[in-house]
Amino acid sequence: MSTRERLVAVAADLLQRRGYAGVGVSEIIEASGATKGSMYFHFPGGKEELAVEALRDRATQIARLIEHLLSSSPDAATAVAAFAAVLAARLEDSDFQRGCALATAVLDAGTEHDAVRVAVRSGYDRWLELLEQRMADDGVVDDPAAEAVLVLSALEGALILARAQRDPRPVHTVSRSITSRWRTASGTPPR
Amino acid sequence: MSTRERLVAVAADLLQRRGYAGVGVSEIIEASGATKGSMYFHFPGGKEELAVEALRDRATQIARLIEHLLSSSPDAATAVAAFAAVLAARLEDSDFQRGCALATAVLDAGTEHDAVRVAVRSGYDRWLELLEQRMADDGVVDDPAAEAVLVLSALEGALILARAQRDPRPVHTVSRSITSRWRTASGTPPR
DNA sequence: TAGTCACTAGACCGATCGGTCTAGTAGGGT
DNA sequence: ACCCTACTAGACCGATCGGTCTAGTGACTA
Repeated sequence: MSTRERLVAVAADLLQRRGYAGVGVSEIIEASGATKGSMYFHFPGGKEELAVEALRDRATQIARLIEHLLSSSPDAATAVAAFAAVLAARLEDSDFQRGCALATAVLDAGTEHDAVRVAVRSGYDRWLELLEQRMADDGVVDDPAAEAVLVLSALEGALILARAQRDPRPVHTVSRSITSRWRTASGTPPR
Repeated sequence: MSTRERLVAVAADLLQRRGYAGVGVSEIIEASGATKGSMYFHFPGGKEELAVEALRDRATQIARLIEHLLSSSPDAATAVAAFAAVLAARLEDSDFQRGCALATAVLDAGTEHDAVRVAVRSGYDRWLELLEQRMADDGVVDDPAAEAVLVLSALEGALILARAQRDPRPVHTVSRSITSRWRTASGTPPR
């Protein structure tokens, strides 16, 4: 793993746990075993450029996970439930520290660092596109675009609730609430 | 308005816009026209104590708004739609800076400052209780507790999406998606 | 062997961080 | 007049912030 890759991976992890302002450059450097010289060589734009790269990386990882779950599930509802389960497990396994890196970053850097906001936005857009596409294909809801927004919003919000409560149940709860509507609508009997 | 009150109000506003780590104590002091001496007299616990107080204050304000909307609306669905409209308007009017103070704070301080997380949690709990109570009274959903979690999660998540996209539509979208289910259900007598 | 290029090392910088501490000041009670 | 209490003012502290800059280092090429 190259120095650049380690920097991006460590930055993504810390960003996810404590946000943009909450993580120092020197902390990222120390945790990744790099030096300032290396970092500012690979990311001349400094902390902001590194953060943008880390968020792009995380967004891609999650997009791949969504793609995998969607393609390996019989319907969108099953995939969303599986996605929720993965998110909840990751949160719980990290002692309720790892929520959504994009949400954490945009809330505390979106105002002052527009590049961060744009990176988050394009990450969300990719996820929404995947969800919308599959729901449109399944024909299980009237307005796939609106439903994709609902799914993503509810999961993001539930992750925050879960973090505040130190309890993963909100994530499962919203997943069940939303997808149960599809199962009945699609004629599939509820679990 | 006392010095203490000004400190709390300013802290709440800045916390809402840029999170815990993103706001400096000296910035709060300057914006509220106080001095360090005053601040550490009123809040011996420093930044964390002030933040907790600010979050409690914000949580109470929102709780009052929810109470008002619930009591002045014919049904829960109308109240939730009105609530979403208020949140979306506040976000847009602040150039997409004012999301939910609780969410912003817990994501970037919840890990390191447990008192902040606890304050956020109790704020959320109060809001959930109000929503759950009214939905139970209305009898429009099977599981009022789960539905309250869905409403709050979806709105919180939609606020984040809206902030990332600089577009308030996600907030209205999720509100419509969720409450439309109730409106149809509200035509039928409660079980 | 000398030169080039991609990258690393880390001392150093001014600014700002959260927090402490001493010296006040204003107002009410006696 | 005196003091006491509540509060304010702001200089000051060490630590850390993000960022810059010079001096390498090692591999590859001419």
